[in-house]
Amino acid sequence: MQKKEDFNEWYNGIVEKANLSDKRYPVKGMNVWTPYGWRIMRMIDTYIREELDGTGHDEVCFPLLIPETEFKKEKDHIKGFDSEVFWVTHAGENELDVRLVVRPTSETAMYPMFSLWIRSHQDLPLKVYQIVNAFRYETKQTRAFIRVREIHFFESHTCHDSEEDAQRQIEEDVAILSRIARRLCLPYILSVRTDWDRFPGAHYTVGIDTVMPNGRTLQIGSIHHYRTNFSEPYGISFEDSDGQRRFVHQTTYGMSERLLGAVIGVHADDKGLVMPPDIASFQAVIIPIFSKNNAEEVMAACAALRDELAAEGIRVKLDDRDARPGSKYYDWEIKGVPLRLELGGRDIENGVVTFVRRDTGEKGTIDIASAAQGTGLVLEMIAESMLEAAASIQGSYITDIEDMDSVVKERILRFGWCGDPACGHAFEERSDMKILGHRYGQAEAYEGRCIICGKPTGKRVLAANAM
RNA sequence: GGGCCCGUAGGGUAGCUUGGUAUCCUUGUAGCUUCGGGAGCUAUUGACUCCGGUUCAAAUCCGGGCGGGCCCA
Repeated sequence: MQKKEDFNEWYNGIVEKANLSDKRYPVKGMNVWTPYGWRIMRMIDTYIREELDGTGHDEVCFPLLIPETEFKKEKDHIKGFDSEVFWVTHAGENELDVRLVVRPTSETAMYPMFSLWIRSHQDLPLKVYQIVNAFRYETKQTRAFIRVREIHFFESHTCHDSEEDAQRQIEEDVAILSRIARRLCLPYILSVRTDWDRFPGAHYTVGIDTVMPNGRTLQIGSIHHYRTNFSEPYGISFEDSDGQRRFVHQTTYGMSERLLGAVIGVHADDKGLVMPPDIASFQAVIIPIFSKNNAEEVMAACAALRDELAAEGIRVKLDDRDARPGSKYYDWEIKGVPLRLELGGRDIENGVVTFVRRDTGEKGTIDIASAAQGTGLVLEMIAESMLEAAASIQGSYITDIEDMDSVVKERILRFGWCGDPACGHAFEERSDMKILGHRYGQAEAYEGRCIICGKPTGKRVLAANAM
């Protein structure tokens, strides 16, 4: 299983061997979350909840089904999703008068309710989110966590009394992202999408991309500013302090199980998964090493070590299966446990525990007297170097080019663009790549020429092959 | 929407052309033995996607359903 040679095969192999998901469920693109995969996803969800709750969002849960009449109120939105929604057309024996859409996302489910909930500026800002599954009828090749038809995701939806306040929300979303991504040890690129690549109905869209080892980018989330594009058709208005009725400005923010797909793609290696310590369901695994007559002694020491680490909040597993140590090493390497702790007679004599880092393979010892502290320290080092390594790989993919002859595939290209859609489309067609957009939130001084028409421009964009 | 291919234990496969006892690896279970990088031995569980047809006899041939994959629009 070689990561560099065939990303697709490698990725599928990792998902299967680490047992993150069972793809044998008989509907294309709908996979079963197995215990190990679900534990990790729940861990990610925990951080998402922590972040959103901590920034004044309230968790809600809206119905899965949306009446066709509501779904069709915002015309760009419906156009964008029309070809990929599932419909409920029958109930029992009867055909439904009003067909129901299975949510591909929840704007059209939430907004009719928002219009009831919001009356005055005192109800604003309204900040809610939910962690649910959404359904999209993907026609392309599906892939575990990366392209699925049933998507586990979070979506936050906010309403504000002004465009500026909505913009502040987007800044907050970016800050939330930076904290979540740090836990996943994921580098990412924020870019403002082109007009033709905006979310259907959005005023503008910020795409969150990360680079996969095959040089293609994977969009792991997006943040949208809707202005009043939805609040007008859905009648979400409020009475301002001056007695005027105004439409709310809205934003949304969403990320999905693709976060897990990205963690696999970015960090896993030819031996299996490599889990970032913060989301590993086990951060450390203890392997007892027996020799002739010391089984009881070694096992007792292992159990004591486990209890000590667990008491310090480290998620630890004592592998007491009746198997050879070597085969346990392989098992936990596939599972991506960040830190392996070996404890045998020799270690006990020396008052240490032997550790092996999953990310680098580096071996060492931790003083048994301060085992919890030492373990915590090594875990921190692992997280740090995982993020550093990934960021440096991502950085190495960014390539500046001046003209179309220098276009290289499987890279992130950076070049000048005058902003004219005609030039943008021309670039995409001739390079067979996608313009990600210009960097969000980084005012960069750039003076160059449009790669297509050659006009001087101060705008620089990124382009890549998307997954 | 059009075309092509595929479906055999939990996973990976052989057998299908030319109809007759279903192969091998892995996994699971039990025991003995072993334990600092996938141990060994013994015993054992487990499958032809479904429905119909042809036939003395179907995993194999034919038709249809269901499921999966690929290509084109």
